[in-house]
Amino acid sequence: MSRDHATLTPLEPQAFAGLREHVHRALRQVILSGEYAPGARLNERAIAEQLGVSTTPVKEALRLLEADGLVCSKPRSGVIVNFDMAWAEEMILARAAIESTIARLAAQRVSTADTPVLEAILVEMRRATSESSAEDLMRLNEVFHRQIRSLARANYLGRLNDRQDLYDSDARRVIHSDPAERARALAEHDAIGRAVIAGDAEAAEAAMKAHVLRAGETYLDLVFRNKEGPSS
Amino acid sequence: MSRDHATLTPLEPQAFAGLREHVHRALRQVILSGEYAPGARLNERAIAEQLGVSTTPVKEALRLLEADGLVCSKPRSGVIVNFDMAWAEEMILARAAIESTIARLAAQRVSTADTPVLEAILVEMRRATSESSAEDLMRLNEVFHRQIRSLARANYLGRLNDRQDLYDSDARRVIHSDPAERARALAEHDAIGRAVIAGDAEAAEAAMKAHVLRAGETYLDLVFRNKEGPSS
DNA sequence: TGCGATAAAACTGTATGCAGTTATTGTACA
DNA sequence: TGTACAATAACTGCATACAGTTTTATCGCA
Repeated sequence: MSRDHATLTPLEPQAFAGLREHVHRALRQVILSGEYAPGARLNERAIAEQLGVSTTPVKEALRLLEADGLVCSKPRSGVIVNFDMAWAEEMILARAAIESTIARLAAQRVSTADTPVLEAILVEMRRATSESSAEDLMRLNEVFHRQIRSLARANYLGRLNDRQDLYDSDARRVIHSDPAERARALAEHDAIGRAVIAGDAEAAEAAMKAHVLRAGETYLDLVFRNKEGPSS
Repeated sequence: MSRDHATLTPLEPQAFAGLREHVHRALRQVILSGEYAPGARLNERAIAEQLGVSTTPVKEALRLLEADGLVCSKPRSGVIVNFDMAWAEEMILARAAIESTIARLAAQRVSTADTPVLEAILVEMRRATSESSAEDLMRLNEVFHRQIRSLARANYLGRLNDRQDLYDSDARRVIHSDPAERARALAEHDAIGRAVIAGDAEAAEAAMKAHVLRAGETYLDLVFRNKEGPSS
């Protein structure tokens, strides 16, 4: 599968929650997929024109990106892209730190009533790993992590992690298509799930940290070190 | 010392880096000091008028705050304050997770050339703890943590932590005025510094995490549980 | 007196215009 | 040919104006 770069599409989704979010998501996708090289300057009016909107929502979207840390804005000069491999490495460390904290909370706060739903997700994941498509696995992955977050009652931490989501959908699809990666991820998810169910905070934190860090390495291999998986 | 609430001051600093940042900092301070209660709606035009600026920089500042997680904006209804004790508790957990990761990196990457400067800071802190003012201690605190961050070569992680700075200057001053707290902080900083110098990543991470979490409890006591320190 | 509907007021989201600053390009001089 | 300077062009930051939606207040009715 060739990872064709994302492009700025002018307002295709019918139901949008404000132009601001649309522009934000679009620019985010473009930056993370590598279309805009590190150091490239982002021209407000050009972006506004490409997307068919005014400069106002573009300004606001750029502020969001600035807060995300993906661009940095010099006072009167505009914003420049601020995303390279070193940046991605640190983002992965941050994800590991936050997500493992969430896992610890989940293990501390889990109740027996939560066990079946978590186990059901794990069963579903095991089935999908050998039988189903990458899209299904991506969805289940999302569901799993979101369930952990829910058990942890982690609102701020959850939002924080959402803002550090550096995996674009193309990369995710490629990764989830590799059988070896699927097996590794399953084993790790299983370890995390069992630790949470057992209420073992230490184990849950350690397992989640290991999982995020290893998955991050896989991502770095794919996107920055150009080592595509064997099945891609 | 009475912790008088911050108020919206219209443009006092002559040298400012854009009205946007000014408004952002002002609103941030006001929210963190508790002037605006959780759930309160923020009126763009009222803020703009109070600060003597247009609504445009206010809008952008609100987007920054939204990304900081201090407010959440409903599509056509405006933004409401989103900061209470539970939120602060999670922010402290996040700080502990990120800052301890930075400490681990610092211990891994420290070189013998870095030892004297770190030791000098610790010496300075020891002296200031018994002799000097709260302001000096606050400044040294900043220097210490920033030095650790520098050793760790943590750029993204550092920025991330800046975004989670929930201690307003009033609270900081009160905390750093309490002799017991000063002693505790000194011992912890010493443990962190020694672990980093020794290159002991595990110890540095653990020490930093313990420090941030304990200091966070002190903050929560002061701001949300209304237990002021004995010397305030 | 309580509830529902309608109308008015207010507020956000978006667009556009202008001023100040920065970056770039062209030219003159060494 | 390389460098410094100046003028032009472009871009950001800020202000203001307008349209659509939400909220609220008032009036009628049960």
